[in-house]
Amino acid sequence: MVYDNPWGTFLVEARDVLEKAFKLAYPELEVKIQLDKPPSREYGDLSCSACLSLAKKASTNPMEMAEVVLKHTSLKDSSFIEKIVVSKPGYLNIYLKRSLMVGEALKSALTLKDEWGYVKTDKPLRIVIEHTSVNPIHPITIGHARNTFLGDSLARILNARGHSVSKRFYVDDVGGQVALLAYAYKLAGDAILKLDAKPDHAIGRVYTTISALVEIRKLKNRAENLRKSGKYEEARRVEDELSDWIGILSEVEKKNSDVLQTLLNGMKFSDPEEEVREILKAYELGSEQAKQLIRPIVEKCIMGFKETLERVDVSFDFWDWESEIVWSSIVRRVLNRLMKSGCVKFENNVPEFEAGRIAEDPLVRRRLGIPDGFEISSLTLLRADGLTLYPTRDIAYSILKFQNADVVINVVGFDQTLPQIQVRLALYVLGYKEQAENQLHYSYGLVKFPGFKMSSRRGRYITLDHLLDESEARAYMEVSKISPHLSEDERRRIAKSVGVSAVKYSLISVEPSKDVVFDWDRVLDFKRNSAPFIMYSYARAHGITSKIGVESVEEFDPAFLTQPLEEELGLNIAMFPQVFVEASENLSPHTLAMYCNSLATIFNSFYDSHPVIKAEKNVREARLALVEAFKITMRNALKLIGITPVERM
RNA sequence: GGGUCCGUGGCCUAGCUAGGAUAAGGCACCUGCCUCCGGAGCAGGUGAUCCCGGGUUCAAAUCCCGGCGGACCCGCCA
Repeated sequence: MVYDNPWGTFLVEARDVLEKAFKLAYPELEVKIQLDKPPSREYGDLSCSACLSLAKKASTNPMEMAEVVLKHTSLKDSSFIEKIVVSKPGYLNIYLKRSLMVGEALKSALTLKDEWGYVKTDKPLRIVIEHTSVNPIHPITIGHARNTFLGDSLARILNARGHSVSKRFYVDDVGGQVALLAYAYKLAGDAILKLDAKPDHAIGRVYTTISALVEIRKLKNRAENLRKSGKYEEARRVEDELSDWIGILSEVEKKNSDVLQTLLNGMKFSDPEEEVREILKAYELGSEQAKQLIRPIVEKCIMGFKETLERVDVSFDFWDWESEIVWSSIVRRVLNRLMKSGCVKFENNVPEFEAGRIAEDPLVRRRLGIPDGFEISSLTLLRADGLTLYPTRDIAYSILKFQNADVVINVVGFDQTLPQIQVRLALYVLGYKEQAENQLHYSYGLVKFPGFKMSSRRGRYITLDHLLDESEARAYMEVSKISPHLSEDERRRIAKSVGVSAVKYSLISVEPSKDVVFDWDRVLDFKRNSAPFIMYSYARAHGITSKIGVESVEEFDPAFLTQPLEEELGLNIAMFPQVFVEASENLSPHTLAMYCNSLATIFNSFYDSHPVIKAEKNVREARLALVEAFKITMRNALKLIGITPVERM
């Protein structure tokens, strides 16, 4: 028989048996059966502590209660339960028919192959995942990379679960940052791109340069004025900031001196801040001239993104341009309807959405998943000059994302918690109540660099490309050391795969809510608990199957797998579908990363102590089946976190 | 000032949603293991007031309250 989730079947059987037994023994009690993993195998494979908490209600003691429940159990409808035993303070310990489980799991894995473990949901949904959405003014950095890998992994997981997933990238081409970049482009033209092979890297550098130039100019004036009016203390603070920016500029100058001159010359003839404002306004109003200035430079930056994303095997179904949303009438419609909702007040002649007022209703909070004490401030919807603001456009975008979706998952950093809540509240007020409930903020802690705060304006960041380069170089060294017999080409190919995987794994394997302090040594540590370690176990397994030939897996008798490590490996393979189900329900890629690591660890132990090729025929066939099932399981599990194992490394 | 999140051996991390039996891994350190399917490995060892204090409970790393420390948010920036 082929099981799509053997361990899950065992869980259901155990729960059924105990539920029925409790009902027979204590019909008056409401019992919710929870099954745990016992601390060691001597206590069986599952344990139930219900008697410990219920004994008092049944006016008995836990031991006695467990004995009574045990007497009422019947195993006739279950195939995987070996026995149930009462132990110490009152546990019911369930023992699995281990070798049956191992045999069924191996057969199922070998039969289902690429589909093994991907248990389908009975409620398929249309799910939009918006992730990455890096502003097109600088390259993708290691800070964004966590977003990219988490989002991509979520998409892979939900897709494997049977949902219809679409991945969207929000191109934030409206706003001051892009306008500032466009201003530099206006002054220096295509020269800003010729500096570097990759357009996004060149653009990032120019963005820092123009930011510094404009900032320095502004701060100089301010400091002068402060000194003139005798505010020396304040002037000194401004001057400190000024010298900070001058430092940044001199850093950039080394690589950008010709462009810097052009920009400086251009700035003499105009007021930069005024020019930037003009560009911003013109673009939002849809002026052809502004489009011709902004679109090409943003497109170039996105080309750079796509190159990086291709490198890490991440793709998108839609690239949504923010400007398209502004130029369509959605934003205006949203504004008009919000105004009529009674939740907008005017402060200094500017409309503000009083998000906090709606959130006073505890019911609304519960529906939208807003913590009770969360303080929600108002949201300014328009600037005094009538131009839209980012959150306003984001509300409109949210509506757009729901056009063909039941659920929208926004992969957005923890620092955006408040605006994400404000958007949901706006949806609610606008009458999109269900959508407001089904818009999820998938939050994750920021990636920080020890020593300084990463800042894209200040050019203080590490690009994902750079990190990948380092990782690939490291991987290349390792491959060359261990497999010098492989061709140069193949070693390059392997290094690329291993290098990218190492970076992905290190960013995915940490629970999302935790901050990550970036550490070169840790990301490039290829020992245990890393992608290279996991991939290495796969390559070893492949070494065995390729030497024997996979065809011979057809016939095997799991009864020959009698060693504890064989059983352990088999059981862990059997658990994969259940691990997948839980990871997909909890949106938890890191659980899968941890699973891959422990599966690899167990395989390595097995590998070390139980030879396959040299074993006697029956044992060899059974072990070969185990190894092949391991490979299938590992491949399928790794795929969910965006990693493809290599056969040699 | 208010709020949100995080706080687990020297360092990094899992476990917390759904409270249960000796708190699980990695790095570092120490001891063994390559005539044996690939040593990016394996076997073992040293090392923990689970931030602190209360509370709930037969039972708390896990739930509640109050502190402390760190990060972040509270913009006519995005």
